[in-house]
Amino acid sequence: MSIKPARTRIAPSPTGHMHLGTARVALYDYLLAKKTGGQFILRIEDTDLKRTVPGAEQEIFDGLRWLGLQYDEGPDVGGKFGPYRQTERREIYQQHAKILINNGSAYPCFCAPDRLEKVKQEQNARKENPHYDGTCRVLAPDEAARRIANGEAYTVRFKMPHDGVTVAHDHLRGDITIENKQLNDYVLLKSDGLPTYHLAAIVDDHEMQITHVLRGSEWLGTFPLHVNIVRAFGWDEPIWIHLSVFLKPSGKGKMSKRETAAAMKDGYSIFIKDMEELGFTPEGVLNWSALMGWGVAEDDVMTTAQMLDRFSVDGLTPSPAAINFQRLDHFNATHIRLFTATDLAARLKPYLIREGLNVDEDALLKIIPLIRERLVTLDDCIAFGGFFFKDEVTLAPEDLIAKGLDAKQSAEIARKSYEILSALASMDHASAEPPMRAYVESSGLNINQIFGIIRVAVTGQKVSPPLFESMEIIGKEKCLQRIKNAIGILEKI
RNA sequence: GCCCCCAUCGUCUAGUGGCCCAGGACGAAGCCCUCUCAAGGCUUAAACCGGGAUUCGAAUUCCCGUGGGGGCACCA
Repeated sequence: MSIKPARTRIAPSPTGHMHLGTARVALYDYLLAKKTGGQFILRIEDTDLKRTVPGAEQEIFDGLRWLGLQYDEGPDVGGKFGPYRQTERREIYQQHAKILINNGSAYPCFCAPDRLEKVKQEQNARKENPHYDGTCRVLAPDEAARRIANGEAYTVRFKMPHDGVTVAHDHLRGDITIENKQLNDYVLLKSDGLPTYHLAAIVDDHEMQITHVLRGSEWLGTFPLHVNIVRAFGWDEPIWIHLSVFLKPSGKGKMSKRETAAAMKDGYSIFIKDMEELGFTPEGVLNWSALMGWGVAEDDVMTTAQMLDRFSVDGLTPSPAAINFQRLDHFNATHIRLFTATDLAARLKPYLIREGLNVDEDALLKIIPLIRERLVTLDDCIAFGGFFFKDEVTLAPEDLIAKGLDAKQSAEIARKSYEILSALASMDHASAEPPMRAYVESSGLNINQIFGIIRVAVTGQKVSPPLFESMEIIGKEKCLQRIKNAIGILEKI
């Protein structure tokens, strides 16, 4: 079976932060293109000047690169189908609007916005569905031409058939049939000369030879319109694939500002730019979002290469998916365990530096095996390994007192441990652990009581990587110094 | 209000008429391992929205409800 190379595109608007939904569609686009030996394209849909926000475009570039979804063509990489920013393609859309006017599929409309608003209100009052009333649809072509020549402001509207139905075919959902009278004479070209999405996307997808259009299900409503526009041009349709939207964790409705803020409070985000800062990996984020809307039978932990191997648009699902951040944790943690030690060390380093720690590369490499399976996010390395890079640890005195014992008894344990450990030639764990275990045996105390005191003394925390392996890396001198310090604290209680 | 889409464990999903008293994963519970915390191993609970129809046989096809989602801009 031969597969034709697919050309896919992600076409975000630079109107806000790049979010998870965009990342997921981009992933599927990327997988489909790469799997078939085709191209993945980035196109910026910036035709709404009022909503464009500075920096949003750069955030998209950065987000896609961070995810590893490098596009073959785009505003900042070029390509032979450019420009890839819609505001730079204004003339192309105007020419195409003209084609539609000339072949009777569209018409200039001179209606002023305030009149349109009034019409809409009247229709609402009569409980009719809001729609353009068709005033300019019946204008004689020569009169329209005259008014344009006179410099009157106008838009171009699509001449939607009044009768019959439109059948549009979605690859996942099959035929979608809608009565044409439900559709409006939508504006294709705005009075500022820029196109609306409806014209711009259709023209660009054709001009850029896009074979598969993957987009959100919010486009399903105007899908038949888009199909009609393609047909009015006499073009072949791409394969249409409408993915469903993400729902908020409760499953009730899509992510709102409130939900987004709530997620942030829990250390999660739906904005790609936040992911790195929160300690998530591209691998984890990709794997997680891939599986919301794509079913794989088993073994769902996948690298991008493995996803590439298994991906098929036929495996995509049309039903809405609730965001589940616990799964993000799972995939992120799992991928962290898959990284090589040197790779992981390199990824951890920035977080340690961000914390103001002096990172010793050799030590970092040595602690990787100790902390790796404890990390859910990359920045967890601070909690599990920050003490390796500090000269002194600060600790809560009460943590030094073992359960069931008092300060005096705890101090005694610390002194005895100091004695045992200071007698050692080296602090390697193979040498340190047996005598300490022997001490536990002879003391009649609980192992947790004794090791717990030393753990807090040496690491400054009640939870840490394995004690003796940690002490080996910290080194004898520093360990003894910290225990001595702990004894001092205990004696003062 | 009108239109469109969707519907399997709490969540993401497998399942394309018999292999399903429905499989996997996250999460939950229990046990094992264990110096804390993890990781790992084993085990358990947990679903085909309801009703009709087609069929020898339906989670799987069709219809009707119900529920959920999306849309109805000179926004995308």
